[in-house]
Amino acid sequence: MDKPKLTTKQREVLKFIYNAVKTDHRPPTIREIAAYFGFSSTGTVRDYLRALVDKGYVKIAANKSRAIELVREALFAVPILGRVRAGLPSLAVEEIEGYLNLDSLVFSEEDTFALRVKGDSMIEAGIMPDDLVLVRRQNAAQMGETIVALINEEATVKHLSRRGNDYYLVPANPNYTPIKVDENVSIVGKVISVVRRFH
Amino acid sequence: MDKPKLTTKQREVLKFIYNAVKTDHRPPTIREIAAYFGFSSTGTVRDYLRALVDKGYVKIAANKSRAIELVREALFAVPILGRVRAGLPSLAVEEIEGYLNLDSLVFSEEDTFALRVKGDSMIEAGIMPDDLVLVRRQNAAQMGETIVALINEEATVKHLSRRGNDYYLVPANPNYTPIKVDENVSIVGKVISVVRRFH
DNA sequence: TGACACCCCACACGTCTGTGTGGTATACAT
DNA sequence: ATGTATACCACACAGACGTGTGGGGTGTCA
Repeated sequence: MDKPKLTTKQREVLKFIYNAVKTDHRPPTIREIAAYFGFSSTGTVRDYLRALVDKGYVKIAANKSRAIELVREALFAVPILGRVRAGLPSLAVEEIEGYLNLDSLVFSEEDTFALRVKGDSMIEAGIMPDDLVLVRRQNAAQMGETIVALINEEATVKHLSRRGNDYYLVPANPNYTPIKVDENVSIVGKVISVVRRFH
Repeated sequence: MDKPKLTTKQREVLKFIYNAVKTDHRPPTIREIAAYFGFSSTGTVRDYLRALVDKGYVKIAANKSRAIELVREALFAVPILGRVRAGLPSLAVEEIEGYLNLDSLVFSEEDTFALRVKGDSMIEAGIMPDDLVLVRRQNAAQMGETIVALINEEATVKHLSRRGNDYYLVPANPNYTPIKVDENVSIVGKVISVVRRFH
């Protein structure tokens, strides 16, 4: 999967496109490229683009404005590395396990909010005090899910569990006891993510 | 901290723009938006865009094609609730503690990547197996910080600690012992966040 | 010597594109 | 009753834009 080498000039053009996408959040037009390099003809740029397409560095959709697409992954994501190797100036592609896409998590769901965790009742589930849990608002949940429930107007994070005909809010901490779900308890939403930030 | 609310339709338009950027790697034209929604007039789309601009969700550069730019801070901020009250169909403003900006988490730093956690050596710090840690690449760290280090080409998450003149990689699990930092150990970066997703 | 990649230019065609100017209608708060 | 926001429409215009067709030159490899 080795890509053919670029000439210096071709690399400069590619670099300009890359920078344009990065700063403007949209690909440049042919004439914008020509203006930058001082080319007086759009044909010159087209020749460069053809070379870049042929060598597999960009894709171009026909008859559309700003249709240059850089062949690379996810503008909106950070790479997830399976392993890390020493002395790497940049990320090696084969080490990338996938992409972490936080935005889709939030944007697709309108009714999402974050709740700051108080107390250590879920500490064995890796949910620590002051963590933020992302909650998708819904009033039902399935067994085993981590949920946010209201107990007498107080929000709490727990596992939802069932014993016989009864439902319980189960903490992940042996110092606390499960709480039986009754009319004073209502489900606010499901925990879809835990986020902790270090400073 | 103001984030004017969008109407349902406006949100749909915003969503379409977002998806277009994500899939095509370039913003849509006005007519592409019109075609998607079945609008027969470009003026209709322009009205929507004006509303989105006024409310701070997008920016538009004048007289340029595909010049819609998504304002990420507005898109990806979810409210952080201090407490939750029962029977709320919508969120009461006075309960909002702030905004969690997932976007800044990922995009503020150039050299950031995610690493999937293997093993339970940091379990008492709330870092569980299969969690993702967001790592800012740097080759130095301060005492007490959670870091990613390379031990003989193997990446590991630990606390950095000092005892006398020696530095140690300290696990948060009594079943593991601290590792002395020597020439086989190098610091890859600092853990700036922990993210766990539920399904 | 010929083929080919590279590096440029001029100019034209037709469509794409943002913008401008007008309009209709409903809902809602002042 | 008036203004403002929302949610559409029709039509036009000028410049932006990708593309096509033609040309020039240099260097390299076989």
